[in-house]
Formats: sequence, structure tokens, C-alpha cells
Amino acid sequence: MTARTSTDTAREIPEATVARLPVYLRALTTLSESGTAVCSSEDLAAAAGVNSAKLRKDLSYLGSYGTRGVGYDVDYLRYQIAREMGATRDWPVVIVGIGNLGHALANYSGFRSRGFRVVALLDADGQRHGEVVAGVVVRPFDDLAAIVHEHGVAIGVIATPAASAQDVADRMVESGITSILNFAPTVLNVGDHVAVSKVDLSKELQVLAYHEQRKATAEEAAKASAAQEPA
Amino acid sequence: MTARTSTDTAREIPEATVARLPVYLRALTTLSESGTAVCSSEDLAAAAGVNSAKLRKDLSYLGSYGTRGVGYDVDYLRYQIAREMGATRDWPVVIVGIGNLGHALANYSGFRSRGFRVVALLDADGQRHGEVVAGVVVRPFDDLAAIVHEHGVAIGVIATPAASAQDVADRMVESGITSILNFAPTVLNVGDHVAVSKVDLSKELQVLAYHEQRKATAEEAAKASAAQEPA
DNA sequence: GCCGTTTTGTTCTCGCGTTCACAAACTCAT
DNA sequence: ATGAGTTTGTGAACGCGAGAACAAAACGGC
Ligand SMILES: NC(=O)c1ccc[n+]([C@@H]2O[C@H](COP(=O)([O-])OP(=O)(O)OC[C@H]3O[C@@H](n4cnc5c(N)ncnc54)[C@H](O)[C@@H]3O)[C@@H](O)[C@H]2O)c1
Ligand SMILES: NC(=O)c1ccc[n+]([C@@H]2O[C@H](COP(=O)([O-])OP(=O)(O)OC[C@H]3O[C@@H](n4cnc5c(N)ncnc54)[C@H](O)[C@@H]3O)[C@@H](O)[C@H]2O)c1
Repeated sequence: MTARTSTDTAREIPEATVARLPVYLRALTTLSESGTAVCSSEDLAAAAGVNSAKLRKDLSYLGSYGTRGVGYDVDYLRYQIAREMGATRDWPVVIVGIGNLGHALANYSGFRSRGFRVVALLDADGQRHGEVVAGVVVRPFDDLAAIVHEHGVAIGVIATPAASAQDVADRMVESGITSILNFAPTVLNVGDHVAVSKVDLSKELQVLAYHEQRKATAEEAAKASAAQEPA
Repeated sequence: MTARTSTDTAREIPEATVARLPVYLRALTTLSESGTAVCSSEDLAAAAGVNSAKLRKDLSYLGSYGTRGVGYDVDYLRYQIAREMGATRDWPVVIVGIGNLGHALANYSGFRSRGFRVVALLDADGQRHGEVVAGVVVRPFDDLAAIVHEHGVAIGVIATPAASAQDVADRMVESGITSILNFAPTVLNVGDHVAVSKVDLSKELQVLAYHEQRKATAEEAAKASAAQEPA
């Protein structure tokens, strides 16, 4: 017998699909807020900016939550995706490095509304201690272990300069954090059991610049060859 | 005759490779600063956090800049990658939406050091006009077209709420911007000739939360099955 | 000048992800 | 009830990227 358990989270969902589920979630929320009760895969795909076949295949990994000939019940599907993603529960988060970026992150309401609760803001700089950002007080970095233990924090955010990032990551892992979102432009070395997600803003700009440059040189090449062989 | 032009930028570089070149660039800079003159693909791959075979293949798309039996000249390779990426020239950039995130971006020195020059900060809110952030004054959003024209801006950054993002993008495209970095959690509809890169911070956290959730349920399942069949 | 050593550049294979295309399943009108 | 019209869920084909493996090239010692 190969019957699934009641919670039914055993299936392997491809990584590429997991990365898109938050986008679908957001699109469904928008649709729901605009009063749409049911939508087709075509509609949702358009809202999420993907191919409808891809959307249907992605959703099929979660289960069969649509109705053929009709479409998907927006709220029902939204709940199913949220449950699968772990978005139905609250995730305590600590942010380390309350500089420019740390302030912005602490003030960002979008985290809260998606189930992430900032339980602590930590900084190594004593000057910053005691400052209140978005209702949370900045505390010494050394309080990390105690806070992680107290709140059962699994997710940590690093917004320190690159030079400190590896140290901070080590301390986070020591304290029991198993998922890290890293904004510092450094490769972090951590154990296999720790998940690291890196966001590199400069990288994104550099990729855009590359394509701009390519466009420019391509145009130039076209012009040159047009000038050379207008035979 | 299929001889290449002198600038030799005609080759198609895979998108996955382009996304890694900035990482190599950063790793090379770090190596150079630490006084390393020559490095092997193994060394550089370790610094960049990738497989050495992948690194060599990536570099091979740019040309043959290494020496067999020796390795790569750090500064030479760095220059070659920088040239290919368009990082040797200056890219004027405008940031629209000077709220929490916009402030952090404007203050970020990492953009400047990688060849991106913030030529203007724009906001629709009159209250913010005149404020000086990182030496640049915040101006009305309506100045966009004039600024783009004056400085030849190709790249725009959107840091407004999601509700305004599409409008801002439309105005950017109208003004002549052809590459957009979007921080608002919305899908932007733009013409094919415009490149859009989206950074979605909540998404990253949600993916981490998913894996945390999976780890938790997997452990539970293992415990349950261990309890059921300790035969 | 030749041989062993090192390390690059490239070829080959495999697996994942995307997309097409269609059968199955559902609704609605008659 | 039945058939026409929709829309989902999925099997199959395809293309791209990752990684292993190796041949070609450079260096150094003798
Ligand atoms: N500001 C941006 O928009 C932006 C954009 C892209 C990337 N980043 C990256 O994000 C990181 C932070 O950028 P920022 O502009 O906020 O820098 P910042 O200098 O304003 O802030 C860094 C903060 O980290 C604290 N810190 C330093 N070492 C620490 C340690 N060991 N433990 C705890 N706290 C420590 C500092 O006291 C400071 O408050 C950097 O790595 C930067 O490259 C920032
Ligand atoms: N703050 C963060 O750390 C963070 C994290 C992730 C995503 N984001 C996203 O980044 C965006 C900005 O976030 P924020 O926290 O800085 O918001 P914010 O409200 O602090 O700032 C938004 C700014 O945009 C301006 N604005 C609004 N409409 C505009 C328009 N049509 N033209 C020009 N300017 C306009 C507002 O006046 C305001 O100054 C949001 O979409 C948010 O979802 C922010």
C-alpha cells in the first residue's frame, strides 16, 4: 500500500517550482482582493507572468486543486499553496546589521504580512544599541544565541558588510539557525544542513549593464556591416 | 571567412554564465586585494563558490585568457571580464521611490564602486523633494524624461509601492530607459526591447521557510514511521 | 632538447526544466 | 440524457546547463 499520509507533504517539489509558488501566492492575493472568486490557469499565469502550461504543471505537484472546464477557486488554491509553503504559520526572524539596508528591512511591512515576524535587530556597534526601529529595539550581537533559543528562530538575515558576514553566519549556525538570507556580497561557507539564499543587488545591475552593452555593440556591428556591404 | 571582429563581443554567452560573471569579478577583486597575482581555476572556483569545471567553461565563452599548467593572471582576467560585462564604463542610473528602500539604495556605496552612478533620485511625494540623500537631491518624478535625456540614462530602479510600479515603468520606457531593476512585488508589462530584472526579498524568505517546513515535516514523518515499525 | 607534471579548454553525457499537445473531466444548454 | 464547449492535468519531446573526464598546452628540471 502506498497511500499518502494525511498531511501529504511527502512529494518532491522541484526547486524551480518552489521559487515560483510565492509569485502565484501574490497573484492570487491580488485576484482575491479584486473580487475574483474563480480563475483559469490562463488568467493566473498572466497575472504571475508565466506560461500557463508551466503554471498548471507547477500546481500539479501540490495536488489536483482545480476543476476541469472551470478553473481554480482563488481562495481555496491560495490556502493550499500557503499551507504547502509554510505561510500559514508565523516565522520568527532576526536581522543582523542595522545599517542602511537593515533599517529598510526592519521597516518593511511586506515581511510581516507574509508571516515573518522580526523578533530581534542585532548590531555589533554599541552606538546603535537601544535605538528603536519599527517598534523593535536594536540589541548587541552577542544576544543572538539567547534570542534564537527563546523564540525558536530558524531564519536569520545578514545585512552587515561583507567582511563580517562569514563571522555572523558562523555565530548564527552555532546558535541553531538553519536558514540564512545573505545580503552581503560574499560566499558563505556553512554546513550542509544550513540553507543559504543570497541576494546580490549589484549583480542584478551588472547583468542589466551587460545586456545594455551587448545591445550597443550589436547595433554598432550592424551599422558597420551595413556600411561595408551595401552592394 | 568567419574571422571575428577586433572587439570580439559577437559570441553568445549563456544567460546562466552571465549571471555568474559578476561573482567571478568580485572574487577576483578580493584575490587581487589580498596580493594574489595568479590563481588556478580551482582557487577561483572556491572563492566564487562554484565547481571548477563550470568556472572554466564559463570563462571559455569569453575567450582563452588562462595559461595551461599555470592558471589565470588575476588582474588580466579581471579586466577581461569587466570589459565583457561593460563594467569598464560608467552607467548612469535613476532611482524612483525614495522611501525606506530607496534611501538604502541611494546610500549604497557598492553601486558606485562597480560603475553605477546615481544621477537622480525621484519621488512623487512633494514632501520629499529637496531632501539630499548621499549627495543627490530628491526631485519630482516628472523630471524623469529630462534627466534620462540629459544623462543618457539606460537603467532605472523602481523602489515604489507595488501599486505605482507599472505606472513608473511605463513612464521610464516612454523616457527611453531600456533596463529596469524592479523591487516592487509586481509583474511588469513592458515591450520586448526592455529588460526587466526583479528582486523579490519576500520570495527569498518564503523559499527558505518552505525548506524549513519540509525539514520539520520530514523529521516528524521519520519519527512516526520509526514508532510504527520498530519491529 | 626531452619528459613528467600541472592546469586549461573542450567534448560528452546526463538530468532537470520548459513547452507542446491532448485526453480526461467538468459545465451548460437543449 | 446528450452533445458541444471549456479547461485541467499530464505524457512526451526538446533544449539548456551541470559535471565528469580527457586531450592539448605550457612549465620546470635535468
Ligand atoms: N544599502 C544597500 O542598499 C545595499 C545594497 C546591496 C547590498 N548591500 C549590502 O548589504 C550589507 C549592508 O549594507 P549597508 O549599506 O546597510 O551597510 P552599513 O554599513 O550601513 O550597515 C552595516 C551594519 O552592520 C553592522 N555590523 C558590522 N559588523 C557587524 C558584526 N560583525 N555583527 C553585527 N553587526 C555588524 C554595522 O555596525 C552597521 O550598522 C553590505 O554587505 C552591503 O554590501 C547593501
Ligand atoms: N523596505 C524594504 O526593505 C523592502 C523589502 C522588499 C521589498 N520592498 C519593496 O520596495 C518597494 C518600496 O518599499 P519601501 O519600504 O521603500 O516603501 P516606502 O513606502 O517607504 O517608499 C515608497 C516611496 O515611493 C514613493 N512613490 C509612491 N508612488 C510613486 C510614484 N508613482 N512615483 C514616484 N514615487 C512614488 C513614495 O512617495 C515613497 O517615498 C515596495 O514595493 C516594497 O514592496 C521593500
